[in-house]
Amino acid sequence: MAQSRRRIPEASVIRLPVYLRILIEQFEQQVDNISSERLAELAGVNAAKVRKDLSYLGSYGTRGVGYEAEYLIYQIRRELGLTHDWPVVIVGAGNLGQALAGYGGFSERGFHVAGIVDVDDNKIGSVIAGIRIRALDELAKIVSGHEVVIGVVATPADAAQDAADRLIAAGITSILNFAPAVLSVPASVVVRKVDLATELQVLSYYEQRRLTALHSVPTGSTRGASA
Amino acid sequence: MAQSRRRIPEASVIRLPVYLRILIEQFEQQVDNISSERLAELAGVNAAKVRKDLSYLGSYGTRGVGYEAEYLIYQIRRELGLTHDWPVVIVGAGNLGQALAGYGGFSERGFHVAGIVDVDDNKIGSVIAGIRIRALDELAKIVSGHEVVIGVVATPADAAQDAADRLIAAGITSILNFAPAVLSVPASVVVRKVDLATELQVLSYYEQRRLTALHSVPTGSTRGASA
DNA sequence: GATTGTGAAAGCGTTCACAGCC
DNA sequence: GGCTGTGAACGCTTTCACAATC
Repeated sequence: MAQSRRRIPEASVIRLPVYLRILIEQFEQQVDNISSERLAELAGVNAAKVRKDLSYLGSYGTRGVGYEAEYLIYQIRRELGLTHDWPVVIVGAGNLGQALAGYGGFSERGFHVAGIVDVDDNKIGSVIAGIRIRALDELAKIVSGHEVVIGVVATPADAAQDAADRLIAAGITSILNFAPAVLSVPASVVVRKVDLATELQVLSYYEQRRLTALHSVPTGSTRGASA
Repeated sequence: MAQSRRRIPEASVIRLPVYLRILIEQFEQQVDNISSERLAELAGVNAAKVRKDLSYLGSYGTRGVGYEAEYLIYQIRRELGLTHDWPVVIVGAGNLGQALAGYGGFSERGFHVAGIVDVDDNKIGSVIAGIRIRALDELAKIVSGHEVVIGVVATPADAAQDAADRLIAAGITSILNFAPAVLSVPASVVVRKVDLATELQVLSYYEQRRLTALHSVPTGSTRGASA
């Protein structure tokens, strides 16, 4: 009965892109129908979780049969807002910003880089993956010109808050933050953080425990751990 | 009373690196003592959470006063296993692998790149950020030679499982996976996943909702959202 | 017979609120 | 008086288990 306009719990939202990727892969391999059991196996989670997650979208499975891959792909895409391409703008054309600008995985999955800006005059004008690095001042122009709502912060930590402030002033409402800094933003702006060093530090914790510990490691499954 | 050898809940482990970074920053700015209230403000979380998280390390605060920054830095470092530098090996020298190899944030926070390998003969031999790209075959040699236990998968999705298998065969026990693929690994290996496109897709969901929705966005705080 | 969809139970993580200590 | 440390309450997430349906 869970109808589509109901809010989906955040924990489920995070898994939907995983299911989507797997379903697309399976569909490309001529798999038309898939059970929660099989999808769970491929996603490295348990089948009840898959069913509950998918039930938030609506009742799109068939009892005794499973889920039709193509239809489910469409429904997940619709729910995630992936029926159209989203332009994103990147602030910071260092190592990471440039890698993100050139990262094929974005365009493959519904995003394209509308622009990348940097403060450094030496970088401005260079072209990476067909995109010219522009001045920080041009940010507002790029955002309004392409109707961008998602911004990526790929600056050093000490420039991150300023980058966020400028993005928000330009009209951005969602931010993906790669800088190792906590951003202070209005409640209406959604921020997600990806901190590469933090991820390694978490692994370091478990390695550290392994050395001292009598207890075993926390991830019980034989499949890949979550993130 | 929570003594240091007790297992720390994963949710807390993930926040410790954030506290650590803030404490280091504050200490560098001559702040010797910090309250849970202030630390919470800087970390974008609530003060009770900070106190509970820190209580898993032991009782290192002083009632009526707060936490001594320097001592707490030491305790968090010790708990996270950051009292020494960790070598990491990167598989995949594409856009992302190269950016990671050159990323200053790693060395700043306790990690150094012991090696980077790729299958592509055209890439092998090139030097990025002072590190020479080596052949995939040399992986085992690098891992045993430098006693590496942490591996980074920065390959395309279809090469990720093979990369993981090779890392594990070489003796790696922790993997940071940037490929958009679920890795199948033995239960003794810890995997953390960073999926860049997934993060954008989650933002897309909230933007999508904003358009249709009557309800407001989920992250209530005026500070940066979690990740 | 197989598999979904979902209430109910169990398990975690967060927040409250206050006793305990400086 | 101020701030930590933590039991208890609350809320969210996962898992179980089975009725409903094909």
